[in-house]
Amino acid sequence: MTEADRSAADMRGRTHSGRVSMAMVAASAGVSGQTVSRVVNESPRVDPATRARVEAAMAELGYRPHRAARALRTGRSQTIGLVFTTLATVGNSRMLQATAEAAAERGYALTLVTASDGVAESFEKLSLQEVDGAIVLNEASALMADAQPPSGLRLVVVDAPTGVGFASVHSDHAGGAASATRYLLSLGHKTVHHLAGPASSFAAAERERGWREALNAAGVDVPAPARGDWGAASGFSAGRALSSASAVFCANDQMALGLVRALAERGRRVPEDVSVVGFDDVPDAANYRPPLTTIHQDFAALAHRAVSVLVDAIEGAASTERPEVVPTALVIRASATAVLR
Amino acid sequence: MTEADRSAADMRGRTHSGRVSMAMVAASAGVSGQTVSRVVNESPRVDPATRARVEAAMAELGYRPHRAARALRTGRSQTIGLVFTTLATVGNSRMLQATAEAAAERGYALTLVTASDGVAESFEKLSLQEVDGAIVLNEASALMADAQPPSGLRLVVVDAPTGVGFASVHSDHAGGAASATRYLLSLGHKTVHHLAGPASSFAAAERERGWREALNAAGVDVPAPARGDWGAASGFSAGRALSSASAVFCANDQMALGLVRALAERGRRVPEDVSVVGFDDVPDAANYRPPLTTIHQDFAALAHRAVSVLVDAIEGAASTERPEVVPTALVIRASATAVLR
DNA sequence: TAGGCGCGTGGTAACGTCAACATTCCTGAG
DNA sequence: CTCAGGAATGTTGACGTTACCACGCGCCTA
Repeated sequence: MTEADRSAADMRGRTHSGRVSMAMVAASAGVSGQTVSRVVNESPRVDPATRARVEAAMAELGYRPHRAARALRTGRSQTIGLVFTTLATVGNSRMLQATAEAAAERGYALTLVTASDGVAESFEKLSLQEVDGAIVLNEASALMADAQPPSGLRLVVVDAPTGVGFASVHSDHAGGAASATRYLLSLGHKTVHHLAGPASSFAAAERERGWREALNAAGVDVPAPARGDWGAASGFSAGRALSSASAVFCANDQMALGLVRALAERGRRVPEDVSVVGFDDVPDAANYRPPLTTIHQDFAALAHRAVSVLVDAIEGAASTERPEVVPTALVIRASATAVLR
Repeated sequence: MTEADRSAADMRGRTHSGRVSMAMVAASAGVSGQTVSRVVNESPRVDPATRARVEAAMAELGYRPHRAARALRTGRSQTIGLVFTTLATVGNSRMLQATAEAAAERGYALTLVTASDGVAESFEKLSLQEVDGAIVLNEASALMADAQPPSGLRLVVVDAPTGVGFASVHSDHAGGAASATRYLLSLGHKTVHHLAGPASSFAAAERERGWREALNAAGVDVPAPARGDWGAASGFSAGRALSSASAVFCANDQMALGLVRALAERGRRVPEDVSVVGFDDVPDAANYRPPLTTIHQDFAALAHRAVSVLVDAIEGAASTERPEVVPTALVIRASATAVLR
């Protein structure tokens, strides 16, 4: 023990790189490097006393496992990638933050890959990054449809149709949309117009489907939907087409924001003249004018599942998360009201 | 050549790991591994013909350098970290996206570190991640003030005071605030109230300073500022204190959003009764009601500088970016107007 | 009491790369 | 014609880790 201590001290604790290696810990604790490795990796095959001694040495020396060395040896980088096209949509931002936290919980680093340059480029970046797997956010998922991901790269796509060759996870867009539509109908509106998201988006398609089905179920007319690009400006543009509606379900909050402004400019008040419901429940929605009734998405749960599914796949465990669709909820504020008769 | 080709083919192109290594490329091109390394690293000491042959072999085999192996050997991970507390403030989201793009341009991967658990925790995560350096976003920067970063970890802090031991980069908060204030004064308002950001934030302090100095320069009264936390809800709460103001400069757009709603609830119209100017120019601001006059921040430029400064430091180059403060600009929309006399 | 088995542990090699040094070949000056 | 010197390329080993196998010990079973 004393001898081991001395020999560790002789090494001055550091190599030229200033790094504490496993070998130093081993020398200090008087065991082999292999045993240190077992302690670090929580192998059960270590005597408790030995384990304690090694842990003490690690603490004293300030040992940190070297990710790169481990990655080289094991072929696993303990890193997952997050692919997205933009953070301009608030939903994506929230999803990103939630994903960062969920990944950290599972002991994985999260690296960012922007998909602005198309799929091929993204896959290129992903393989360069040597991630163990990746989570692809909704907007980018449309791009993924055709391109075959490099074999061996685990993918979980958020807000993509299930069962298309990669794992997917999504919010209950259709259910949320249906409940928004039913809510509006229950307020006495004869029908509900829809400001949809971009045609390429699965989430947008699902929300549109939920709206359509709710309308059909109620036996009311299905007006042609307007279409935007998720941005507030596109919601504003849709104001013209929607100015005579009495109820509008918007595919996201930001478009609702623009729509409400457009309506106001035309002298149509919300909710007195037009009822509006959004989707996402972004943090600002409660402070829109009027406070926006909307569908809440649980991004934390969504991110958690995406990471779970991905990490389970990476680590070879059977995915325990079952139906991979996370519930949404109507939150009633002040932008929709009963029609006056 | 033919022989080299055959021997490469004999290896079936892959090891058990399915990875193409330098050695395979070397065998295929009939050169040593070292020469391949030189080609990959763009060393000038390679015969053009040889270089071409190696490049052809790399392309044919689909060679990708192994980041982990390189990191192990060189001690550099070619990765930078991004530390942030939250993405709920839209400014942070935009900064993050811009940073991801800037880092990619420089050939660095960007990994996310949330700082929700305090500084020590963040530094811990950073060293575990083995990043070559890190960019710290404003909210987190206050936390950094006291804690000493681990030696050898390069840091660039965004929106922190300059010259405090680490590099920093920031927008011209004070200048932007002053120009917002002067604009409001020029509209005929007797004075300008201020809805400030959290006291712990450098950006908030700078904006407050700019506002104060502009008021002093004009020789008008400096009312006590209200204070929020960047969120729209806190802007709404500030409505009570600010309801009798004729002009308000808000430290960010989201608080302005909440404030406008609070004002509306009190029967004070914007801009007819109260003029409001924000800060950040978030994408939604043009669709607030009324469209918000605000100070535009150039997040792309800010991110670009932060990455430049950091990467230059990592690579040992003298930082060429000089004053590290990026200009802001007043964008006039409809939330502020001349006072009626 | 001999054989076997599981436990805790150690030794060795290899993951893919690059720095340092070594080697070969060619050019041109003396 | 010889030899210094530089350019192009090759050889060796190490970065820190873990997989695989081997070893010795105590205990159980036949």
